Amino acid sequence: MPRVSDEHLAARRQQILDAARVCFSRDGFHATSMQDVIAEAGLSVGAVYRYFKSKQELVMSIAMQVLSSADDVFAEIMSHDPPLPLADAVDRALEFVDRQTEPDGVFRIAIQVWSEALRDPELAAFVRARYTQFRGYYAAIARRAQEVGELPPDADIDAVGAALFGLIPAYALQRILADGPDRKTYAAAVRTLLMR
Amino acid sequence: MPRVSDEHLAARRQQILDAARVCFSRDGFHATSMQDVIAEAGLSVGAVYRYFKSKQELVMSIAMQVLSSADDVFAEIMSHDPPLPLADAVDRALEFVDRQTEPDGVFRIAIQVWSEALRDPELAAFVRARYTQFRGYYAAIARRAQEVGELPPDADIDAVGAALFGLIPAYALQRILADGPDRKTYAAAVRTLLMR
DNA sequence: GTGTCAAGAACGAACATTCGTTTTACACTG
DNA sequence: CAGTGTAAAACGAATGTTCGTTCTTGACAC
Repeated sequence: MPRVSDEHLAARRQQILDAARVCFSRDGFHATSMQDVIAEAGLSVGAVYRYFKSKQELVMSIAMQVLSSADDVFAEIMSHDPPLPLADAVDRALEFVDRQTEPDGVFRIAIQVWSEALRDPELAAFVRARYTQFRGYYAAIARRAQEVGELPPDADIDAVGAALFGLIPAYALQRILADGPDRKTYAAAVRTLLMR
Repeated sequence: MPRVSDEHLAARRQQILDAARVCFSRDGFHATSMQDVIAEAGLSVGAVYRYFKSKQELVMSIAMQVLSSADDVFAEIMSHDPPLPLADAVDRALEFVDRQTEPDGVFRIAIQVWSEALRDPELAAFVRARYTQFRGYYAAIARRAQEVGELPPDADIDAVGAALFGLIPAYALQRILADGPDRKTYAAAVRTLLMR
């Protein structure tokens, strides 16, 4: 189909991305061949290579989609005024994690992205930027918690933000790899630790 | 060289494992070819395949070494009587993490193991067992903290253990992928959160 | 000689990617 | 509104490389 609408092109591109996501989530970046993606998309080799010039570009695109998928959640958490108590702010993120640790969720791909970022500087830069941003959200929450007296005046806000943020991927990791406690139990534990 | 001592055989095996570790840490499991390992070990194809019947077996062996490397640290933490305060127990583990997030440390490989475990049931079972055990250590620490009144009597000990344990890989992840705070800062933040 | 160990050539499968060809949608012509 | 040209889009066989693994061969200790 030549001379085709922009919508058509965008749809095709998304069709390939969707297929890649299915394959990557199921088999991982490395065990997925381009043939697998091509078959899943129901297209031809040439078609896929028209939209993505290499497998690496496909991986990068999926990684960016995956790492960006948490933006809305963090934005929602940040939007509260007065700010959410710390434990609640963590709990909101845990809800997201709970949804996304399912077989089709983003975390199975996110773990692979971490692994890939060890070798791919472009990906590493992206991961670094994103996670720094997320941590910043939690630092902002911590700052507001400090303002309402939930944290002591001399607390290192950025560090507290880092620790709070860390609880999120930590929960995901345990859910996926180590039969961790369910969300409510984990959230209750966080509450216990924060109780003062 | 036929008829060789057991020490020789064990040394050869370790020689291969050391080479594999260097390669895996530098290039990752998938970007490392058997040829790379063979060259790094300074051996021949036949020699390596005498000691490991497949690449997967090599990966599995390295993964087991890496996931077991934290045992001593946890044992040390557990050995204190009276038990360490919670924040100190976390800080001990952070020291280990600090050492092991260096380029030659175990965490660069551990992240890959997580990724690989998503696809390899044998590896997944091993990871699950190990991390469940580590979590158990922290639950034990939490229990003793409860006994001395550092935690409320109705706290869910296993869950608190999970949350505390989670802080460890969370710190590692941030150090490696996201310019996280240094150990002292992070530990201070944990202390702030636990302060009561 | 016999058994053990190492060497490295050789093998087949699978891989990402290229490229020449075919198909298709649309613009333009009369 | 037919007919036609054309360039974009899709196709898929073919390419060359690299991979993990096997196999044959030889060396040396006993």
